[in-house]
Amino acid sequence: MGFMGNKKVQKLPSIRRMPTYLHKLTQMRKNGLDTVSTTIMARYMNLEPIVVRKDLELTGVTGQPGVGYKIKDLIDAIKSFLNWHNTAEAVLIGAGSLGRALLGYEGFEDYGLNIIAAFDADPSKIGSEIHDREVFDIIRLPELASRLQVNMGILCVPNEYAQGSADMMIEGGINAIWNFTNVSLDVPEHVVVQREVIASGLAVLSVKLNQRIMEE
Amino acid sequence: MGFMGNKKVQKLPSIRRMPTYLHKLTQMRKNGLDTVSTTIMARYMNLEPIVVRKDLELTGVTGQPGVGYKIKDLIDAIKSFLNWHNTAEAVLIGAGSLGRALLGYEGFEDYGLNIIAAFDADPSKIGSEIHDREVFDIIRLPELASRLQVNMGILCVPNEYAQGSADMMIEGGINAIWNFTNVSLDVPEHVVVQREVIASGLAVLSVKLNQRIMEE
DNA sequence: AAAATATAGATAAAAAAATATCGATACTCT
DNA sequence: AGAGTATCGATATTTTTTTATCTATATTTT
Ligand SMILES: NC(=O)c1ccc[n+]([C@@H]2O[C@H](COP(=O)([O-])OP(=O)(O)OC[C@H]3O[C@@H](n4cnc5c(N)ncnc54)[C@H](O)[C@@H]3O)[C@@H](O)[C@H]2O)c1
Ligand SMILES: NC(=O)c1ccc[n+]([C@@H]2O[C@H](COP(=O)([O-])OP(=O)(O)OC[C@H]3O[C@@H](n4cnc5c(N)ncnc54)[C@H](O)[C@@H]3O)[C@@H](O)[C@H]2O)c1
Repeated sequence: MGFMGNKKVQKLPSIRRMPTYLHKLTQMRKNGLDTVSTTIMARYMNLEPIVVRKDLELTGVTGQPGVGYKIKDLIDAIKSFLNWHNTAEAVLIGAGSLGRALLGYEGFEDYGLNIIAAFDADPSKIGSEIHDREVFDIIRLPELASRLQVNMGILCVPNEYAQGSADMMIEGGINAIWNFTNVSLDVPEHVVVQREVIASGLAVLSVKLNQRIMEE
Repeated sequence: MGFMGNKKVQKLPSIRRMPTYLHKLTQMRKNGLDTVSTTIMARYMNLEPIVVRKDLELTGVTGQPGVGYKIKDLIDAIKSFLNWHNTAEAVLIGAGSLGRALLGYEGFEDYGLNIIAAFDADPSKIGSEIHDREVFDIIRLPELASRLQVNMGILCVPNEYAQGSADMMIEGGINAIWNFTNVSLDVPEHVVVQREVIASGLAVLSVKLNQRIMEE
């Protein structure tokens, strides 16, 4: 029964690896390569080849026994699997230090994400431009989000304003929230949320380190 | 047989949830609460209570049937499970936009992480202070890391310098690398690496959104 | 041409994670 | 005091994920 926040997504670990495959494959294509084997991909990512094969199977692409996969096919298949063939437009809320970093991240281009505007509450930021994107007054979020037909919002405000900002996004018709705050948002059924908990990685690293030390 | 990068860590999903438990519990304690049930934690995190119970079991803490857990016990147990009772010191390499954000993140205090210095190659940054931490010349990394006895490094340099910087860290005795670049690092057996792929979250969000749309 | 090697795909097995069930304990409300 | 409800812990079950094995196909080497 439970409290049914977001519906469950399967193959999470595989999905999370897709961007790295995409990145490496894009690089390889730039270097003039045409085909690639799971062995090579696996070595690059410190995985077992069988893992890579299973992941790629998910995208529906098929390789050639004895040879490998066509890099171009893979890139297309992964993008289509992730729905990244059409660029998604997003707005960013909270142009603070994290928000600023995300606005300046060129990596997003490869991932079909285009941040078209930022919103903030700080008068000294409103009206300015950060990495070529205008910073609007947060009050205008519902109006502009709705007018621009954006459906993704990137949330980088201080924790105490997270829920309020999320509500405004939803009011403006946004239905996908990429949440970098420490708050578990309360949203209606039709809105999907992905929360990024940076400390999770630190937790994993700590445990790995401790384990390494223990066994020596 | 494979290429044995880092040894496998078990209960990854549980470990990743720990920091969020910790954060919420710390908040609750500040609000004067003494006990908590898995039902409450689960509702906060959009999980099933049974998931929370299993996660907490991992820390060795035991609750009281009919009542719940002592918040203080839980906090201690989680910190000890993650090895976060003793603050870990770390250096940050690459004081660019992401590095700057991480240097300014107060959340790390709660997670037992203390970034004691930054390193960069840009002469205009070297010698300056960012959020009270001095920025040193990258050339001094091996020497200083070794002298300061740091064993964690946070890597935020541009991709093309990632491997080189990692090598310098290792030369300075660092054996845990938190890697925010897009590069899969090549490191000796005794070094553990945790790579943070920000686009992974975006991939998950995209798939969630697509799934939600499909089923309507 | 034959042998050795590398590869994907299909299927099977093993391991891990998530979920369910149930009994015992404590609290709440009448 | 008793009924109803919430809770944890132990155990069992189900589902999902990871890993292995085996076969057919292509490439490379001899
Ligand atoms: N800095 C990091 O490295 C980091 C890492 C992980 C998570 N986070 C999380 O990201 C969030 C932001 O962190 P930060 O370090 O960038 O903080 P910050 O203080 O640098 O930036 C917050 C920004 O939000 C703006 N803001 C405040 N109230 C607002 C409102 N009501 N509407 C719109 N904008 C508003 C502020 O003016 C500021 O520009 C926090 O929840 C933090 O926990 C930060
Ligand atoms: N900006 C983001 O939001 C973001 C998100 C995810 C990942 N990343 C990754 O983080 C890394 C850094 O990104 P960024 O946006 O902060 O870039 P940036 O260009 O803002 O910062 C890079 C910093 O590294 C310094 N540097 C360059 N060469 C160096 C060297 N050899 N030794 C030490 N320092 C050196 C530069 O002077 C600069 O200060 C990249 O790999 C990027 O892909 C960034």
